[in-house]
Amino acid sequence: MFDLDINEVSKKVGVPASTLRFYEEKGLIASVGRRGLRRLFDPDVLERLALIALGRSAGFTLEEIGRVFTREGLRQIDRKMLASKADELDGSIRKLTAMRDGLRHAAACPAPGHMQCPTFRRLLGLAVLRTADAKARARVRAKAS
Amino acid sequence: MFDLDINEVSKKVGVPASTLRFYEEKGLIASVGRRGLRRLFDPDVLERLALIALGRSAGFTLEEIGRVFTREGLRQIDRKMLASKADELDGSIRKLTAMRDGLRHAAACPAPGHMQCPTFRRLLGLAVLRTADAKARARVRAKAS
DNA sequence: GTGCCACCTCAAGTCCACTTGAGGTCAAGG
DNA sequence: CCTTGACCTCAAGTGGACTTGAGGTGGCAC
Repeated sequence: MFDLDINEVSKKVGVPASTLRFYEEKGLIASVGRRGLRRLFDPDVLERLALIALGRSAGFTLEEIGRVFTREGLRQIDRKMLASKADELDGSIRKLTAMRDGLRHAAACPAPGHMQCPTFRRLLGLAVLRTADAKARARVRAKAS
Repeated sequence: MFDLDINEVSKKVGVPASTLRFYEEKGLIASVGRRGLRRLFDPDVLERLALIALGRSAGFTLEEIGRVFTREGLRQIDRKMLASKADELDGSIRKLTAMRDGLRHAAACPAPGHMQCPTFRRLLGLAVLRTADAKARARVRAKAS
């Protein structure tokens, strides 16, 4: 009787119940039974949800997560895919780092127009560069709660 | 007569004309006139589009970009906002770095179940951590062309 | 036993950043 | 002059990840 109902899971992981139902529907998690109507989950689901959060935060779609992540961790089927995802992340990290530095600089720089600032223009160059290659497009969505 | 028509801009920055029209509609860029029906842009728009690309790649919504980025660079009105965006980016960078390391490890690690691997569990810990704080939620979308 | 309320299902709606499609227009080339 | 083709407008559609709403049900407290 150590199973958790949907509300307990929801509270523990900070994910709305509607999302848990949605994930179940998508086959990303599975409930082990019901108490009345109420879904019951094995505590393992917490770890699995952490894995899902991790995958999401790294830019995997739910569909990819379903394909690549198993309850034992990462499926080994496609090492090349894992490696190339890692390479993509390297690109994202570089851009984010540049952007972060640019923002910090902009917050401190007293110059009236950043377009005249060499630091800022270097930053811009980076963006143009990767717009040009257009290979691995990456978007980051970051929002404050 | 050094203005560029929409097609020239589109080719130079690798952004579809439809997107340029969309950006104009949103007030992110402005055309300086027409040749017939055809929009004409000041070459400055290239720099501006680079700035937009940069902002997007750092997780700003178009709406935020409109508010924060001017044609002279970054609006100075809200340094706190810039700094806090930078902090958010720090968080994203940390997670992405963890994920990248995790993926690289997974691609190489011969263990059958990653849940038993300390390296992988450490990675997971990171994800759980930020699920727990739930303050600065960040999503990264990365797709190969 | 009976009422409440949190859960259930299923369909539809929302948000963001675009893209697509239908129907129209105009500068340039033949 | 007339065709052509690239651009135009405006409305609607797309995809991903959920959320919301209407209407239903069952365990638990009283």
